[in-house]
Amino acid sequence: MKTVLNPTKERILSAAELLFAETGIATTSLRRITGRARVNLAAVNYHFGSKDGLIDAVYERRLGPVTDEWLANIEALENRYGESPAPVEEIVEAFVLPVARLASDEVRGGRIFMRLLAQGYSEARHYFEKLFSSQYQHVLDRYRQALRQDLPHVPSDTLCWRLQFLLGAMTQGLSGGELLRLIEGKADPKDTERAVRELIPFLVAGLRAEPPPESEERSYGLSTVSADPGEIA
Amino acid sequence: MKTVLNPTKERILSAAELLFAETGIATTSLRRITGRARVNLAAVNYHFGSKDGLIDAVYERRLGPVTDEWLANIEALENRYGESPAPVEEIVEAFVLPVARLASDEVRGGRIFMRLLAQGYSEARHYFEKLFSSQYQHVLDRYRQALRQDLPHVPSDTLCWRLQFLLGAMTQGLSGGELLRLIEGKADPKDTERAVRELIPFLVAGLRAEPPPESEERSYGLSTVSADPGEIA
DNA sequence: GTCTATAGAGGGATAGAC
DNA sequence: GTCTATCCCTCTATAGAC
Repeated sequence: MKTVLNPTKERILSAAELLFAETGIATTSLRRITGRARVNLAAVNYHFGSKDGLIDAVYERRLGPVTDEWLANIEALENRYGESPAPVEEIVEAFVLPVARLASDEVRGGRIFMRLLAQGYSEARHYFEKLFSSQYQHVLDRYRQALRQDLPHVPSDTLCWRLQFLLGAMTQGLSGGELLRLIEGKADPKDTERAVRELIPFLVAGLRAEPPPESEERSYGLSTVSADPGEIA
Repeated sequence: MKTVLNPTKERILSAAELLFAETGIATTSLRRITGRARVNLAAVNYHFGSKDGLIDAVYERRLGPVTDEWLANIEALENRYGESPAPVEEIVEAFVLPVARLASDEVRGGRIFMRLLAQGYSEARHYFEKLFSSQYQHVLDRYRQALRQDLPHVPSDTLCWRLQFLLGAMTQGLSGGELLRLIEGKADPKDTERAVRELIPFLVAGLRAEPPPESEERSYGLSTVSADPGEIA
């Protein structure tokens, strides 16, 4: 267990993760983090160099293992099925489960981190751009190609859109979000096992759906691309 | 047009919206906002009372019309179909279109605001809680009940989960997100008309999907609810 | 590796002239 | 309604003792 190796570092990381998720990154000061972690203020700069260094470390600790699992899972599928297409269900599972495992593992940060993840990219943009360009994009592409093989009736760019929908639904669904509570259901947002069980058929059906007709048989009357709104609009 | 009535207020709102979406709320200072709006620093406090007041106004300006449309649309459906169930396609359209109209309307803030919205609740939690408890929850509930009628094979709590997935997919899909760019597709994230055309069948198929079996015929081995992680974990 | 003390920058808000 | 000047606060980061 890494947790044992350097208690101070881990304490800072866990406190930071929790506070970031609860109140946002920018509004969380190093003073509050070190206070909660019961560690000296200067320790952050000693161990992580700066607040930015700490932010990177918070993300790295959780997302590193996930991308590793993603890669391992897709490779296992590729090896198992060879040239023949793997079924969509299994591909979706291979993608969702690593994230779900993270979400359900309270010891490893669990849903706290998922909330941080769902919170968006604007606060940690530089980290996400680094991550995407290095590994994420490549992994996602292999999932997309695997899906294509079992979905010959779905055009390539429709599949791109659907992948984006998938990412949105998955992140929202596994973050144990505030949203669910407000839909007034008996559903327990903390039940990750249940969330996955619901999520998989929803996503599979969405991916399998008949693609929309090419023709403009039906227009929603939404401007496609309008002029630059300008400085003030 | 409200835009004409008070130029200064509108300039501040638009500048704030843009900067909030680009770099987050907390990191955007009133100095940067007023600088971009070419308005005096003190104007914010004069017109909005405080930075919090400004944040509320930014959300209110966009979300007010959306919730109004949501309500009008669901009422139109209820009146048109009476006791017999409205088809899922129309219900989903009635829900997605108001948001899509906002996203596609550059003059009204468009995708800039959608990005702000997708960014999550943590930065503007107090505003969302106010909104949810007053109108949003009630409106969402009527959509849920309409869906139930046309989806008798879907249990009530499964539907709750699916609504959450729907919200995640919609928000992500209409935010013109950075994500799509990275999936290496020819899809243009700015094409809202296209986004909606893709989104509707995806969501409808997901909502219509056969619900997962109740029994534990298949477990993902994810802990359901574990102990409180404690202060530090 | 841990702590105290502080430098140095930037933030929100306001008083008061115009 | 708009502007300048300024108060007072909190923040990150670091220097230097232990």
